[in-house]
Amino acid sequence: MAINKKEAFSQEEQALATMAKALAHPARIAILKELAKRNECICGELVDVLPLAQSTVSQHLRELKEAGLIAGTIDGPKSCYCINESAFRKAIDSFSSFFKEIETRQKAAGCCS
Amino acid sequence: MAINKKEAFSQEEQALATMAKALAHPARIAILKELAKRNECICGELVDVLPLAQSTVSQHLRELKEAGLIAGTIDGPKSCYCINESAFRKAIDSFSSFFKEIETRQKAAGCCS
DNA sequence: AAAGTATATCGCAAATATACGATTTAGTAC
DNA sequence: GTACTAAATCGTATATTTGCGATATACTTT
Repeated sequence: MAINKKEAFSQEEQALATMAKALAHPARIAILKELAKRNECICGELVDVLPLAQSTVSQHLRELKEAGLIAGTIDGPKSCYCINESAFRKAIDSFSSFFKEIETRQKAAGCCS
Repeated sequence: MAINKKEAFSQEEQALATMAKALAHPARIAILKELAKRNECICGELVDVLPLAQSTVSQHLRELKEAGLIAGTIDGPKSCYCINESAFRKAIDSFSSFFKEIETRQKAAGCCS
């Protein structure tokens, strides 16, 4: 049991769920905010700001990177991370159209809310 | 180790992460869409639509309910679920302001994207 | 080359999520 | 009452996430 059934859903649903998952931890929300604030950032400064160990921050960064929301380049002995604007915008669009779909269809009266 | 450090982040960040988590599975996305479409729904019909066992669907419904995104009332031997409009709208607002915060601060040129 | 610095990866432990079948609960119909 | 139906919960297996320390990698400085 517990085989992943995610493939059984539509590409759109999977993509949205993946983006949501990337945002599903406060540390990653905080990282994105911090990256946006500085618009140029290294992991070390994030470690100072976040209440997590260096290795844990690095892991969260990797997850954001795998989701495509941030881009990282090696910059000497440091790394430079920033928000991947185009991917982020796409994610926002996905969320927006999902929210819109829910809201417009929801116009008729509900049964129990 | 692996103690939950989520409390170490701001309420806002935690709340957004919680909502994101609720949306972090395609089954739950699909459930929300289906509920919005019908605007009145019982678990059984969802089981027919989704490629999951009844108990699994019930579990996903509970997660959505715990996140506050849907409301459920007992309706005879069946249950009636629908989207919790006000909570959903709040969630949308949280996402929107987060996205806006990222985008506006991101205005300056990036370093590596 | 050697030492230092910054980040990534490894290895592990614990927590949480995912999924199902089996069972329980709760109401309806007979 | 008993039988039926629908949904929730329980128990369990497996997968994934979270977190840390330790180690490895990679570049810089001396």
